[in-house]
Amino acid sequence: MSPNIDELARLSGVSRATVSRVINGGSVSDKTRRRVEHMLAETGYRPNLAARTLASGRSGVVGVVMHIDPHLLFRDAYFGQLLQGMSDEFVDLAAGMMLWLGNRTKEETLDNILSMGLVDGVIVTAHYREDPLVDGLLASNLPTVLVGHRRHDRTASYVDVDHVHAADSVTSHLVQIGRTRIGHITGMRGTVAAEDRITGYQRAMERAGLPTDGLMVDGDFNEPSGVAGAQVLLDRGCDAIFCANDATAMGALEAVRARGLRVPDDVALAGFDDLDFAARLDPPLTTVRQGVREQGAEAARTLFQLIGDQDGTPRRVILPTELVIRQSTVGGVTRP
Amino acid sequence: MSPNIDELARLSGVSRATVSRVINGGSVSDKTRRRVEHMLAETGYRPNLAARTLASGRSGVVGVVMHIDPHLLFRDAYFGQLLQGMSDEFVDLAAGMMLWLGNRTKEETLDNILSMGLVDGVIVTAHYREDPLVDGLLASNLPTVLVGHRRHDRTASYVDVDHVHAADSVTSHLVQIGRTRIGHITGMRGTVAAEDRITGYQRAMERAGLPTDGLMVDGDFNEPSGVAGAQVLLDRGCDAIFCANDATAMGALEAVRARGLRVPDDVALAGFDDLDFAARLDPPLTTVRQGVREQGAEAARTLFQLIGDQDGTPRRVILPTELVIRQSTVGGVTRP
DNA sequence: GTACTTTTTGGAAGCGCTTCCATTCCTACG
DNA sequence: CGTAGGAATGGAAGCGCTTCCAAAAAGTAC
Repeated sequence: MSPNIDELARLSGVSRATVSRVINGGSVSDKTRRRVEHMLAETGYRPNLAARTLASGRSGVVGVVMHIDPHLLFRDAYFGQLLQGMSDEFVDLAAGMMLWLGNRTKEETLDNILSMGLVDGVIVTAHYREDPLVDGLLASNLPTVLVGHRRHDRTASYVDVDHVHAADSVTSHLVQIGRTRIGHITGMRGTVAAEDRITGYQRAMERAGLPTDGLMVDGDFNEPSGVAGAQVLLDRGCDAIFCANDATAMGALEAVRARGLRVPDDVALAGFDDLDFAARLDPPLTTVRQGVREQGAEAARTLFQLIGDQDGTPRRVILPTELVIRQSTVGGVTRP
Repeated sequence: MSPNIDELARLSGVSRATVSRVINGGSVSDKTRRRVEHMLAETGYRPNLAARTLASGRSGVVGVVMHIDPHLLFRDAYFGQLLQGMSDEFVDLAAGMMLWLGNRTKEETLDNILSMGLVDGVIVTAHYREDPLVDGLLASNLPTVLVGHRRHDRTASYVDVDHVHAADSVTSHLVQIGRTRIGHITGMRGTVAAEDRITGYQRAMERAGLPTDGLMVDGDFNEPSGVAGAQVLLDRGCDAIFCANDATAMGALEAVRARGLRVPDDVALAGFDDLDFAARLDPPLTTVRQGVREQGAEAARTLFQLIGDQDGTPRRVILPTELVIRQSTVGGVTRP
């Protein structure tokens, strides 16, 4: 099918080594380079990836691992956007992307990835505090970037946001608008995001001198847990609920409505993520914007730096978040 | 790091060729096989993918191409589930999965895939009637399976459902429960699914002797288009709306509620897909179940058959759909 | 024009595996 | 017991590329 490098060398009247240098940016005289490049274009030559991987030890292919419960994985847009952010950036970086989802035990997935032995590095979602897959990847000498941040990964590279700070700022906002019984529907316990957002919530409440006893209900980042959680919190007389993410807030909104209560007059509602639908809820949802696509893109860039560096210095990136105030907390204000 | 095959041959006291036969299932005596397998386990040997790809011409890696507008891609769970179905099956088939999303022009994506030259075959979502990416893949000699079905792809392999039949059956159901002004909010025009569902709708309406003039509104498979479409159709006095998918139906439900109308008493509502949330809407949504995960898995299996076959006979698979009747059309009936 | 540097080029050795082909080893049969 | 025929094995030739090293060419300074 496609000609090989020897054929190209023959056609351009140079050696195979010179063709390789033209392709990979070695030092070649301008005249020769032009001649070879012309032939390259002429023939539509495509280097064989397997061969260059074998010879060079680098494949130009990276892995993305999202080992998440299948029922949670693409339920809201979070993981999809993360994936898109990475994919966009990898295309810019001229890298191929392999994907592993959570269809096996973490040990098997780990073994799959390592025995495939093809990828130059991986990005792995590290949402749980304990995760043998993440541990195994970090222990291998494969360049690895975490999306999410486990406090004990001292030597790991990661991209994350400051969940504590962000949760603190939403909660403080609820305090500022005069609410005093502010509940929290948590995310999936055991995940760093859930625990850190709890910490942020508690910190803000404590600073405001408000109680949190009985005002925290466990959720799982999904809509049904928002419905259930809100029912409990409404029974306990909450006048505001901070939900661990937007999907949960959507559920809570349903529950509040079902009781004939008004948002935000009777109950103020806030979420986390600022996914597309948050702005389109009725009323539009106050939430924390964490650029999910941007996190994906940043993880991709970080991975490439890691692969490029031979020293392997860990790189940590904390991306900014932004409190987005909408009518679910500040009803009177209509936007221009 | 990992030992290579020569090292293994040395350790097992056989030739490199024999080790290769043990790994790839050539004919080896039981005694030798046991000895080598023992050594394999002992050393945790992992064959180098690049080397075996180069030598054998097969990589064990397949591609998945979802070249979809980023705003539509993971907005509802459809593509995620499709991906999960494929991923699950590929893991069973011991294949790696590369993924290309729609971040470039279709021509660039096509070029990326072909110049990567790594994959043994690809699955590509073929939703649009015209698609240069699909055309290019089919024209290359890379084994290709379409998810979705374009009538003019006479020689292509694909996996799809019978959209016409399914849409006909939902519409007929709305007729049977006595509705006479049945509207349809279409999917994204230009996609096969949208056009075929329109055909099914029209066919059923015609058979029932009901008019469709002014009862069809263009949508795009997304919630907002459901809201907008329903507003138009309600103005035109519809007593039932068949929405091109569940997300659209969710939007329509919002619009109906916003007018203070009851579902299904005033307006019956039906969707298509049976995504997870359909059963959890209030009222639960009548829809067409097309096992999306199963479609993905079937596409994966079909691709493997195609790769295995040298003759390349096209394989076409039409998967069954099922009409799922819930309270959004038959309100009185409560399920046991 | 010569001697010395620097740049450019070609030759050749792998990278780690599969697979063809020839050889060796069995087994069974005449 | 000898031999044919089949199964098991080893040798060796690639697969298509990168990269080291040495040789050749082209500059540079005197």
